[in-house]
Amino acid sequence: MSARRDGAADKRRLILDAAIRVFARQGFHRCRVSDIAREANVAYGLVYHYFRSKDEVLDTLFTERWTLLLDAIEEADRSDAAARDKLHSIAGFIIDSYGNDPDLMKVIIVEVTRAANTFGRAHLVEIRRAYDSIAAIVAKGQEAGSFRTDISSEFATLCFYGAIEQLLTAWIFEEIEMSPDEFEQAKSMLVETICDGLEVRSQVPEMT
Amino acid sequence: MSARRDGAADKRRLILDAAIRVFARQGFHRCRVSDIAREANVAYGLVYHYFRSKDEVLDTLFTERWTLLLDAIEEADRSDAAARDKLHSIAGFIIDSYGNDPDLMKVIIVEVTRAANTFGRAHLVEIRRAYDSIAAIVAKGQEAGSFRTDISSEFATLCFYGAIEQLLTAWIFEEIEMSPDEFEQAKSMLVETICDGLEVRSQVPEMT
Amino acid sequence: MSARRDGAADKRRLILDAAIRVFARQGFHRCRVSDIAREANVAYGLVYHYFRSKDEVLDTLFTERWTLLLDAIEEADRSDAAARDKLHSIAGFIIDSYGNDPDLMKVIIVEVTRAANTFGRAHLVEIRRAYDSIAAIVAKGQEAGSFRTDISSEFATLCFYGAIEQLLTAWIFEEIEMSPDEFEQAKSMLVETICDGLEVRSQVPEMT
Amino acid sequence: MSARRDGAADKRRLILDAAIRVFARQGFHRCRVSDIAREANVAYGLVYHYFRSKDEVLDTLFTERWTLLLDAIEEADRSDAAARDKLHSIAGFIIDSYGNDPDLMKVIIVEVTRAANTFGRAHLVEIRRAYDSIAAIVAKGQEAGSFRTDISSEFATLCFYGAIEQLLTAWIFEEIEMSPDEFEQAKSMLVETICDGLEVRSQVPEMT
DNA sequence: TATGAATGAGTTTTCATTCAT
DNA sequence: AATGAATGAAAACTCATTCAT
Repeated sequence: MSARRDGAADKRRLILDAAIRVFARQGFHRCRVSDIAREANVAYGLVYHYFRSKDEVLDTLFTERWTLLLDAIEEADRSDAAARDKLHSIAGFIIDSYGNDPDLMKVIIVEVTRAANTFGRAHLVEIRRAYDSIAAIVAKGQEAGSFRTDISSEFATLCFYGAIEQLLTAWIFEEIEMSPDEFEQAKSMLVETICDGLEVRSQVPEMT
Repeated sequence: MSARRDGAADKRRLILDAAIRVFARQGFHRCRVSDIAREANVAYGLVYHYFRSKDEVLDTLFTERWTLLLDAIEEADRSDAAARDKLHSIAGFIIDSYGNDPDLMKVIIVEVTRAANTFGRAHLVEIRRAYDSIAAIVAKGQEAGSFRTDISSEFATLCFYGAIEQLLTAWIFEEIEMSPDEFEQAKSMLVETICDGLEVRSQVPEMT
Repeated sequence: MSARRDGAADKRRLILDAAIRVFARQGFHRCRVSDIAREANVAYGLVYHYFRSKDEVLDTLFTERWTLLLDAIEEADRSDAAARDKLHSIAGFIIDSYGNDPDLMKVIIVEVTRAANTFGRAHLVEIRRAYDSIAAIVAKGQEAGSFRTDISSEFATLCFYGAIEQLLTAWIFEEIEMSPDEFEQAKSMLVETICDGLEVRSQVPEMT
Repeated sequence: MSARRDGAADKRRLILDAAIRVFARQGFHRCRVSDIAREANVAYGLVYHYFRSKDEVLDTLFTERWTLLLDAIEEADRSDAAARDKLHSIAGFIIDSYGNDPDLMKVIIVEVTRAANTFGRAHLVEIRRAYDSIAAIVAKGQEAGSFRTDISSEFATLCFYGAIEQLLTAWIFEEIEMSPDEFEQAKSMLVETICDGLEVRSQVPEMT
C-alpha cells in the first residue's frame, strides 16, 4: 500500500507475485500455501503474516486488478467517444491486461470471475459493478440513437462481456500464443461482432 | 443406460438425480458423497457400487447432457435452414434445457463448462466438439454468403457461445425467474445481437 | 448406547477406553488424536466416525461418569440416613470411583473439574448440579438440627467437595498407592474432619 | 527484581502486569504472546528480551506470589498463636490476596495450582512446600493437644487447603462480588468448618 | 533497550474410497 | 444389489520463538 523501503525486497509483493504464478500453473485448489511460500522463497508462516488466509491472497489479487478494470470502464464512459468506441476501449483494456500479464488474468478469470460457486460469488458485487458500468455505456448509446433499443442494455452487456471472457478462456486453455497484432485484431473483431453482427448487411448497393 | 428391471426403483438413476440436486444446491466441492447418498435415500456404499468415484457421477451427468447438445447441434446443422436459424435452434436448445432442468444446467455450466481448471479441462475435447460443430455452421453461412467472412467462424463461435453461457450464468446467480415467454425473447435477442449487432443499421430507406 | 453386536468389538467403546488411558498418561492437550487411535488399535478416521472432535471424546467420558455421580448423590439424598452418613456415602462413591478406575477419575478431575478455563467451564452446569444436590443434603441436616446453621449449606458444600478433590489430586500426583483399607479410612477421616472438625472437643465436662 | 532506573518505565513490570490481565481474561493457552505485548503497549520482541518464554512469564508471576504465601505461612508458624489462629491467618492471607488482586490469584489458581498437568506439575515442589508448612502447623497443634491426632496432619492440610481453593474457585467462576466484610466472614467460616466441624456439638449442658 | 518481520514445526479435521458382510 | 463401518492421506492455520536492525 505504502512505498516500502525502496529497493528492499517487499516480501508481501513477492508473495503476491508468486501466488499469481502458482495459481496460474496449478489452479487455486491444487496449490498449497507451502507452494506459494516456496515459489516466493519465503517461510511458510510469512504468508500468514501478511494474509489472513489463502483465500485472502486470491481476494487481494482480484481486487487489485478489478479496481483497475472498474477505473478503465469509468474512464471510457467519461470520454466523448461513441458508445462503440467506448466498448472498444473496454475490450481493449481487458485484452491488453491479458497480453501484459496472462498469468494474472488467467487467475482472475478462472478462479474468480468464472468460479461462480466460490470466489465469483464472494465478489459478485464488484463483478456486477463492472456490468452495470458497461450497461450504462450501452444505455447512453441507445439514447444517442446509435444503439438499438429493442435489446436491453443489460442483455447487451452480458453478450459483450460473455464474448470477451470466452475469448480469453479459449486463449488460456488452448494455450494459444497471440502476437500484438492479433490482439489488436481481436479487439476490433469483437466490437464488430457485437456492434455490427455476423450477418452480411442487406446490400443496398444494388439499389443504385 | 439401459432399461433396468422395469418398475423396480433404478437406484442408479436415483443417485444421479439426487446428485443433480445436491451439486446444484451446494456445489460439487462443498458436497460429500454421503450427501448424495442421503438425498437419494440410499446407503453410502451404493454410490460406489454404481460409480467409480464422486467425479464419475459428475462426469456421467455432464456426458448424458452434453451428448444431447451435440446431437442437437448436429441436427440443426443437417437442416436446410439458414445459418441464422440454425444458431437460433442451438441457442433455443440450450435455453430450453435450462428452462426444463435448471439444476442440471447449473451443474453443467458451473461445475464443468466454466470450471476451467478441473472438469472443464477433463471434458475439453467434448466441449471443443460443440464449438467445432457450431463453427461449421457459421462457416457454411459464410460460404452461402449470408455471414461475413472477415470474422473467422471460430471467433464467431466463441462470441456466440460465450454470450449464451454468460446469459445462463446471470440467470443462475441472480436467481432470476424466467417465464416461457421471456425464454423465447431471450433466444431471439441473442441471435439478433450476434447476427445483426447492437448498432442501428445505416438507414437505407432514404434511398427510395 | 445400544447393545451392539455382543462379543463383537465395540470400537466406540474401545476408543473411549483408549482415550482414558492416553488422557491420563499424557494429559488431554499433550495427546494427539492419533495417539488415541493407535492406543485403540484403530484407524485414525474412526475416531471421527464416532466423535465429532477430540473434545467430544472427553465430553463423553466426563458425562458418562458424572451422570453416575449425580445419581449417587441423589440416591444418597433419598435415603433416611443422617446428613453425615449421606456425606459419607457421597465421599465413598467418589473415592471408590477413584479406586476402581483411577485413570478415568484422573482425567475427569484434572481435565474437566479442575480445568476451570476449558472443560470445567463447558460443564459448569453439570458440576454445579452436583454442588446443589450436596448443598440440599446439608440444608436438610441443618433443618434436622444436626448441622450448624451459621455456616451456609453452599459454603459447607465447597469445603466438603474441595477437600475430596484435593485429596484425590494428591493421590493422583503424588502417585500414592492406596490399599482398600486406606480408602475406607480416608472416607471416614474426610467426613470426620468436615463434620467434627480438627479441634479436640472441649473435654468432658460431663465427667464431673 | 532489582530497582531498575527509578522513574523510568519498568517495561518488565509492565509486561508482567499486562500478562496478569490477559491471562486472567483469556486464560494462558488462549492468549498469544502478542496479546501480552499489545496489552503492555510494548513491542512484540520485548517480551522475549525480558523472558525466555511465555511459560517463564507465568512462572515468574507464580513464583513472585507464592513466595509471599510461603513467607506468610512461615511467619504464622513462628508466632505463639494457637494452631487454629495460625490457620486463620493463612486462610486470611490467601483470601486477602484474592481481595487485593483477584486477577493475579485467578491466574495462579487456575493456571498453576489447579493445572495439575502443566504448571501445577512444574511447581509441584513449591506447592508441596506450602502444604508441608501448613502440615507442620497442624502437627504442632496436635502436639499441643488442641488438634486431634487420629487425623494426620497431611490429611488435615489437604482438607484445609482444598477448602480454600474451592472457595476461591467458586468466587472466580461464579463471578461473585465480595465485600470486605464478606471476606472476613469467609475466613472465619472456613476455620470454623475445618476446626469445629459442621455438626452441632453433642450438647453436654444437659449433664449438669 | 527496543522493534516487528521472519521462521517453521505441529495438529486437528475432512472426506473420498475401500471392504467385510 | 446393498450396507455402513473402517481407512488414512492431505493441508490449512496457529503461534512460540528467533533474528536482523
